[in-house]
Amino acid sequence: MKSYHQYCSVARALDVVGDRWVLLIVRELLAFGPSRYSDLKRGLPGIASNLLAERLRTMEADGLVERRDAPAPIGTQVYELTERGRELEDVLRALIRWGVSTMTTGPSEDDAVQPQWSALLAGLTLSGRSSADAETILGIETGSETVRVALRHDGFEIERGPHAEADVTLSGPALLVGGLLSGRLTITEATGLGLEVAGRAEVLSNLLVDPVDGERARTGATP
Amino acid sequence: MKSYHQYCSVARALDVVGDRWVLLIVRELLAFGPSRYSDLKRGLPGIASNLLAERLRTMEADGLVERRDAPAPIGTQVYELTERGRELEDVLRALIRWGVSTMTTGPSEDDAVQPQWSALLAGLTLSGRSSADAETILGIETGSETVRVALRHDGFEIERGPHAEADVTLSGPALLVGGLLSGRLTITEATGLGLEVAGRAEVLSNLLVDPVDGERARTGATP
DNA sequence: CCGGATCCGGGTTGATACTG
DNA sequence: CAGTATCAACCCGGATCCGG
Repeated sequence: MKSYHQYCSVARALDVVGDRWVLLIVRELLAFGPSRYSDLKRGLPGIASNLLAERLRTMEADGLVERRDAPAPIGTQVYELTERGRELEDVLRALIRWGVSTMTTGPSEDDAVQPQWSALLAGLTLSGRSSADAETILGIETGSETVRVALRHDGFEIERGPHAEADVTLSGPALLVGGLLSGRLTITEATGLGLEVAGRAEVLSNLLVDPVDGERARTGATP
Repeated sequence: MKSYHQYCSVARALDVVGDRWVLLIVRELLAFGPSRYSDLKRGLPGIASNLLAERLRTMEADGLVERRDAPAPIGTQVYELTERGRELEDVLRALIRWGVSTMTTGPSEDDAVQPQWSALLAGLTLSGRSSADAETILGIETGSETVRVALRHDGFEIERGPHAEADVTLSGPALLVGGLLSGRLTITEATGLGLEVAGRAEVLSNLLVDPVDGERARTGATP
């Protein structure tokens, strides 16, 4: 895409991340960490392979990602966010917060659904709520796939599959998972609508406590 | 632009604001408030007039802007952000913070420079630092134009021209104005490099105090 | 399978010109 | 002032192909 040629921080930022797909590539790398080309493609349904290749090249030139030789079991290379790329976390958090407030309806027929997108919502908005060195493992199952999120006070980590057993697992429509994680729904509201909560539910309600004012999340007891 | 067809809050947000120019139109409306078509065009050098018209139509359909009959002196209509449009403030703040950290060099030859872009940086990152009902008027002069920003504890307002006298006025290269406002430069560093500070300089150093940790901004006394 | 490269049709963008 | 109209160039997405 062409530069806006405006000496403005917004325009400069968009010169780099305003291209189609770029912020979604950042989303995937922020969720899973270092990823292979095919992993990225899997998390970006709809992208053309030439575009993914070209975007990765541009992003590397712009200092957002680095290409590295894979650490151990894989015989290929992986893409990884640079420090500068990770600093886009705030941009993504803002976009998530804005976007989630519009998602009051379920996915349309041709919408892809992948659980890491809800997991990233959890990671970016809920991490830092556990006590200092406690860790909460949250399982998320939407659209026939599963991920687990480890929420720590200083960050989060997302993996595909239910590798480690979770403290608590959410399964059901992405609308309900997102509604609960974003605070739009209470636990009883969400379970009433069909969300399944397995495991230690009190861990979940602790997570949804808003630490800003110390108030307990609405659990449905007092609507 | 086509939808990503991903049931993800980031993708949903980008479905609406990911089109070229959209966030820059929001930037102008956030800076100046209700604006006429030609005001917008002026603040968006490089945009084709058909694109501006089409974007405004789409943004209206998406509930980001409203078209209103102008209040008093103007015989035409103005565009105004809706509540939902104003909620993009956090997205713009994040983009500004990310983008400004890369602007360590001045504008290139074909970059447009307009003072409201620095003013918005000030408005979005510095407002809320004055005491409860105090108001600080900051003048900004870059690239042969002038704006003034009124910084209040609960928001800000930007106007073109030096209508009201400012408490303190910055004039000089946009690089230095932005460097100072973003905290990358101290006052003495910026003035040493050619920035002119007119008026009550202590108002400026008060603004640059970081209220998070209560620490005083580096004024150059202790580098 | 993985990591792309190539080709192609159609849609989008942006410059210019024009109009009520 | 507030937009349309037109058109060339470019970008996007889908499909296909190809070397490890």
